[in-house]
Amino acid sequence: MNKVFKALADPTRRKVLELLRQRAMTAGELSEHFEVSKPTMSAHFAVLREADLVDASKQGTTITYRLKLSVLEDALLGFSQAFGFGAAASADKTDTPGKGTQP
Amino acid sequence: MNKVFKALADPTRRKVLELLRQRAMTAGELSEHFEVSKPTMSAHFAVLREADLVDASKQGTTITYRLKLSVLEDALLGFSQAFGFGAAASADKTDTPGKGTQP
DNA sequence: ACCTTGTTTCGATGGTTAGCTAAATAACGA
DNA sequence: TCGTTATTTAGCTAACCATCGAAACAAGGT
Repeated sequence: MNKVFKALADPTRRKVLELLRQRAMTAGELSEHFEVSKPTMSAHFAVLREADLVDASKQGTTITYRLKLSVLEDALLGFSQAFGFGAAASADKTDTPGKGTQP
Repeated sequence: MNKVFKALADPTRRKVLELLRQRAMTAGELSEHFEVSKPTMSAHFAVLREADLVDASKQGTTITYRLKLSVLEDALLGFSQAFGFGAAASADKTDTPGKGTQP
């Protein structure tokens, strides 16, 4: 959970998550949205993977990244709740059927 | 708003905010909850001040820190909303009547 | 087999951050 | 004015992080 906040601390990574929120994208596709080198992007992806915020699935030569809403939800909402501002959890996890921070 | 997330990336600072949520506390009082030196705590306070997450008021020799809920709320809820999970904003900002990320 | 494209690893570099000790500042009481 | 207490500033070190260019590693298409 600390890793989630660490991951969120970087604007680039936050933007990646926002892009991923709309639809799953490949690493290369995501990279086009930023003016940093591929290796740098790769490093950002690694951080997001480490924080379990995204799910990477390789098909052929490309790797598709997918947002794991449930994890982001848990961290953000959990924290929000600790501060009183309710947080009406209602993420429609249509593509995370298993739910929950998987072990 | 980036500063808020940067500030939130550190566990010590998050804990400070949680402590401050219950009641305003002096710098020394807060320091007692952690096993780091006073100067280190002071640096953390500076980061929180920079992010506008806390309000410092000096009375005599002591400085009382107070959580600025509205700023935390804006950042967290704003971000949450961008991801769909609603976020029912309802922080009782009894001591921040002005509200909103002050200009 | 041989390119081509997408992605990651390697090694280096500059900037940022958390932590420390020791010293400075500020306000109060005697 | 002289201590005492609370907090911050100064100066430092060590660790970390973002970034890069270049090279290595797939997987497919030709």
